[in-house]
Formats: sequence, structure tokens, C-alpha cells
Amino acid sequence: MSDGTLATPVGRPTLEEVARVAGVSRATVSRVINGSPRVSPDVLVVVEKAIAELDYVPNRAARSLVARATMSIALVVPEDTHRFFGDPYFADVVQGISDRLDDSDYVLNLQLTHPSSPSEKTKRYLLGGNVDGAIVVSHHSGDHFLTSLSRSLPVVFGGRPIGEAKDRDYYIDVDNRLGGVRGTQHLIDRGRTAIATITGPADMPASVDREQGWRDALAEAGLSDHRLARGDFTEAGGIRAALALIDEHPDLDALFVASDLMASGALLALDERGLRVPDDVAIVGFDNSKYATRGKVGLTTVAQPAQEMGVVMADTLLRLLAGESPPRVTTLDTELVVRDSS
Amino acid sequence: MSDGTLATPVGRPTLEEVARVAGVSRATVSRVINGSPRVSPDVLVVVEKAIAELDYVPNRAARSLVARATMSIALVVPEDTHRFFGDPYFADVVQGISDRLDDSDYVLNLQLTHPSSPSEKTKRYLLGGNVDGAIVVSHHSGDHFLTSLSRSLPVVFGGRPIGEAKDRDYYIDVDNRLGGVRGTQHLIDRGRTAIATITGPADMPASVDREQGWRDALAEAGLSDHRLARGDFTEAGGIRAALALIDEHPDLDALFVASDLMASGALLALDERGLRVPDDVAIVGFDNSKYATRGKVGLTTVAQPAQEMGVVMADTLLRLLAGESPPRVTTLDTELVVRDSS
DNA sequence: CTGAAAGCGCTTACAG
DNA sequence: CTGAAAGCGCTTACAG
Repeated sequence: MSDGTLATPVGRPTLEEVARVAGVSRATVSRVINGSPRVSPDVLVVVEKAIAELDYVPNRAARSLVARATMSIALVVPEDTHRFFGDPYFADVVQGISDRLDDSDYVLNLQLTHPSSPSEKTKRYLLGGNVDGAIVVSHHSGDHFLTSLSRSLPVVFGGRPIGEAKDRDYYIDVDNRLGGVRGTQHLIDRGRTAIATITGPADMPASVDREQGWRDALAEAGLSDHRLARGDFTEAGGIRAALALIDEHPDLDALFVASDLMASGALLALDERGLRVPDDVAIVGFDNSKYATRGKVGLTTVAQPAQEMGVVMADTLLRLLAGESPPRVTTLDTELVVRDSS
Repeated sequence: MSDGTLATPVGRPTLEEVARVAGVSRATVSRVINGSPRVSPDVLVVVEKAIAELDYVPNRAARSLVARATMSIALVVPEDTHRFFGDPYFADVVQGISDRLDDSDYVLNLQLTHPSSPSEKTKRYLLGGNVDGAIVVSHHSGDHFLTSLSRSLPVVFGGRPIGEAKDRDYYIDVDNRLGGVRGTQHLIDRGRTAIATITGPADMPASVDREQGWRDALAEAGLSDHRLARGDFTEAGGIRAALALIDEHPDLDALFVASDLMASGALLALDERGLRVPDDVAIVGFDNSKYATRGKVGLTTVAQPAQEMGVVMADTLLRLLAGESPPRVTTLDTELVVRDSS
């Protein structure tokens, strides 16, 4: 050893130290770490032993610097926090994303932002090379920034985005129109004729499409589609919308509601007005979340695979980042789950 | 210009380029970026102009590498995803954390893990120098890893952690025992005498302490504390616990419930059994979340400032990371909010 | 106040 | 298959 002072390694071990312990060069250790095939079996063993011995973990920053990749992806949530947290749909989606990412080297950066305008910090963060890609859930059409984000960064949307660039964006969705048809058709099959709907916000494709499905099914059956109230995908909104419908259309005998959470509110409202479910009013929800089974009467609902959607969102982004060409649009299936409410 | 080829800057601009445009050295630009006072006013102007012109943002990885700081903190959620998302308490806490972090240079890494045992990936991630600190919310006593995490990393807990190291940990909490006393005392003041409680999991300090407050208030009033059922901080658990209590103790005339979400379930259960609130059974919840106002009857509850707790959690960690000495324990106040249920 | 230079911990052609 | 060397984009003593 030419240098007398063998620095006591303080803090985390580096490649350098592993190399010294293993008696090889840094380059070789790096190859082992990265699973390069150009390493002889015996050297491999020695290096792996040294890595284990020192409990070596590569420095992320150093890696990022040379690889020009941050190995982190942003989860952008342009939504009121309580709505994000309050709807089990998002819990499933996030769980799915998290599950898929657990099998990768990427980590998830949570970016809560205001619905219509991301903060300057978020913008700089997303555009500043701090993440390799982004997943945007619950996108509203009003926002211009996120719509154009995909010009600078690989982006995957949860749900079809609105906007001029939509035929270029990657997104995961279900066929919401078909879901709307299925839910409504079920009510028609049950012999209902005065079928109202509670939709979601007009600036969200999921709302618009489910509503269209409702209209299509009614048209097909020769029924009227004038009984409509707009909710906001919250339970309170469901209550308000249902009360309005009951007052305006006392004749209604069925309700197709664009989310279980709103349907849960509708059940509360019907109960308050003394209307029986399904006897007086039959209901179909959407999601098949825990809200479908939390009340007294089990909710018939159009199930969508939220967790799987999360998995596919993450998977699509990962493939994009790996330079592959995943499908631009993935549409998963909905399924009618019949319970007591209709 | 000695070199004929002036490389076209592709990708993001670097310090080097800013320096060139401003006609100064990299070091000077770096000083401007970092707000060093050792920069002359005129140079400052020139450099800032160049930064704006190039829309320069410092490379995070390069910075981390030399600064030996990642500028990111982990939000560790050792909790079933649906419970985390389902309880508005967490929404508020996360909102608070996010708000406080927006004023800093730190970003939030979301780590969803299993309640009793974080994944290997999460462990390596937390211990591997990928974050500068961590905030742990909803900690259960069963977990050994997170309890000892503070030995390797600055950690702030949301709620008093259980475990041997508890007198060394940083945490933000409310006085849950006192909250329990306040809620229960209110029921006593209303003239109730057969006061039951629905508690949370036995492995969580918040549960244990609120239960103790209930006991203390009853003891003080000379009332019996044998009417108890354990919930799990979910609405479904509240329903089950309430039904059990009603069956076992038909004489009960009041209920102190350790969370609004469980109280919401209890209201459902009472309604199902045909018991009137507050006439037959008076109820007090805990949190003052949206669940306190979502049902037919407004819930009297012990309010805790969840969002502010989140802010203080982040603030405490930030101060720790800045080398300051924030208070080890911050206890915020609870407050009784009286509505219709008692 | 300012710049030249070293160094943070990696990866990756380039030789051999 | 393996190593020496350059370089990723910054910050920070060290001189001046």
C-alpha cells in the first residue's frame, strides 16, 4: 500500500471501496452492479461478496448524473385533496401504480396541485428534469399546462384527456360510454321507464362518456333522456343532485349514477325523502368501490378495474421510459355487478 | 473563439452555458444561484438575465452529488391503502405536509408499505441514502423497522410512536387522552350515565389514549367503564362495534367514538336498530372531519387540527434537516364541536 | 468579489 | 474479460 493513511470509510460505502475490497477496478464493480454479461464468473463472486459485506448501495445522484435519468416519476394529482382521498377509485389506482413500481427501480413523487392551475413550483419541477416521466390522474379539461406537458416529458394519463393533443397522448381508460349503456340497459331490463342520471363534472371525459351511454341506451329503448342532474363525483354532490331530481321529476323510477360515491349520496337522499330502493327507485352506480356495499342496500354497479388500471398506467410509462412502444390507448373492461338496488 | 465548433446546446442548459452567456465563471453563476452575498450587484444582474434567458434550472442530481443531500423526503404510510385514502384525517395531514413542502426545495416521495412489515425495497430505499428524512404517519406498534429507522435518518412521526425509542423520537400529536375526557365529559354533562366507547386498534397510541380519557372522565363522575368495543378506524368497523355494543348493553344511552369515520358507521348501525340520535343514544366522535357533517344528524365531535399537524410535521423535519433543534414533541389542541348528535 | 481547479460517485467508450 | 481515463453538472475551498 503506497499511501500510509487508509482513510476510515465514514458514511456510506462507495464503488471505490467495494473495488478495493474485491481487488478489482471500479469499472468491474459497476459492471457487476448493472448486470453486464462481460464479467467472469469468479470475479462476479468476489465482487458480490464485497458488495454484501459492505452493504453497498449505489449512490442515486451519481448514477442519475451520468445516466441522465432521475429514476423517479411524478404522480400529478390536479384535484382537490379531499376528493382525491375521498374516492376509493383513486386509492385503487394509486395502489396499482405503487405495486407496479415496486418491481422497478423507479420511485413515485407525489405532486398535489390545484385542479385548474398547477403551482409554479410544480411546473418547474416537472419541466426541470427532476422526473423521467409523469402519471396524471383525474385530469380536467380546463388545465392547459398538463395538456401540453407531454411535449416535454413522457406522460401517461389516467382516463382519456381532453384537449387538442388527445390523439397523441397515452392513456388508460375503460369504455365509459359502454359502461353507461350497460348500467342503463340493466334498468331498462328491470322494466323501468323514467330513468334519470346523475353525471359528473362536464369537464371530465368520464362524466361525458357515461352520460352519453345513458342517452344511447335510452334512445335505443325509445325512452326519454331529459331527467339529468350534474354532480361532482362527491357524496355531497350526489345528495344534492338526487334531491333536485326527485323534486323536478317526481315520476322517476330509476337512477343511473356516474359513481358509487355519488350513488351513496343518492341513497341517502332517497331515504330522506322516504323513497324505497329498489321498489320506488332502482339505482345503478359506477366503480364497484367499497361504497357499493357500505349501505343498507347493496348497490348494483358498473365495475371498473381501478387497481389494474393503475398497474397498466405505471407499466405503460415504464415501457415508454425503456424506449419501447406500448399501446397508446389501453381500454379495460367494465362489468355489471348486480346487487339489491336494482 | 479558439474552437471552431460551438456545440449547439441540446437538452437542458447547464451552469457552463449560463456562465458563457453571462461572460463569467461557473463559480460565479453557482454563487448567484445559491444566493451568496459575495457577488457584485452588476454581475448579479447580468447572471440573472442569462439564467432567465436560458430558462436555466439547476440539475438536481449534480447538486445532490456534491451536496450529499437528496432534497427529497419520504412519506411512509404503513397502512392499508384503503384506510389511508378512506379517512379524511390523512387527506388533511398530507395536504398540510404538501403545503409546507411547497415553500421548500424538498419533494415528497410516497412510500406505501404493508402495515406490519415494510417491503425490502422500501427498506433499502429509506436506508440507501435516497432521502434526507422521513415522515411516518399511522405507525403501528408491531413494526420494528420503522421504530428503529430514526437511528439512521431524521424521522418525524405523525402521532406518538410506540416502542422503546419513543423518548427520542420526534412527533406531532394532540393530547388524545384529554380529547377523550372532553368528549366523554360532554356526554356526562348532557346527563348520560351509560356511556360506551368504540375504540381504535389496540396497537395505536391514539386509540389507547382516547380510551384512557374516556375511562378517566367516567371514573371522575363515578360511572362505569365496562361498555367497550374495539373498532379499526373504518366505517365498517364502526358499524360492527356499535351493533355489538347495542346487543351486549341494551341500556347504553351514549357513545364516545374514537373517530368520526367509525361514528359514521355507528350512526348507520343505530339507525338500523331503530334507535334515535340523540334521543335514545347520544354520540360524540373524534376528528371533526367531513364525516361529522355528512349524515342526517350533525355529529358532535372532538376536533383535531389535522392539516396543521401535517404542516408542523413537515416543518419539524425541515428544521431537523437544517440542523436546527425543533421541539421533539409538538402537541396541538383539541376542541369540542357541538352539533346535533349530543 | 471572482476564477481555476478539485472532487462528489458513478458509467462508458476505448484499449488491451 | 478488465482497467485507465474521461466526463456527467454541480459546489466549494483556495488563491488572488
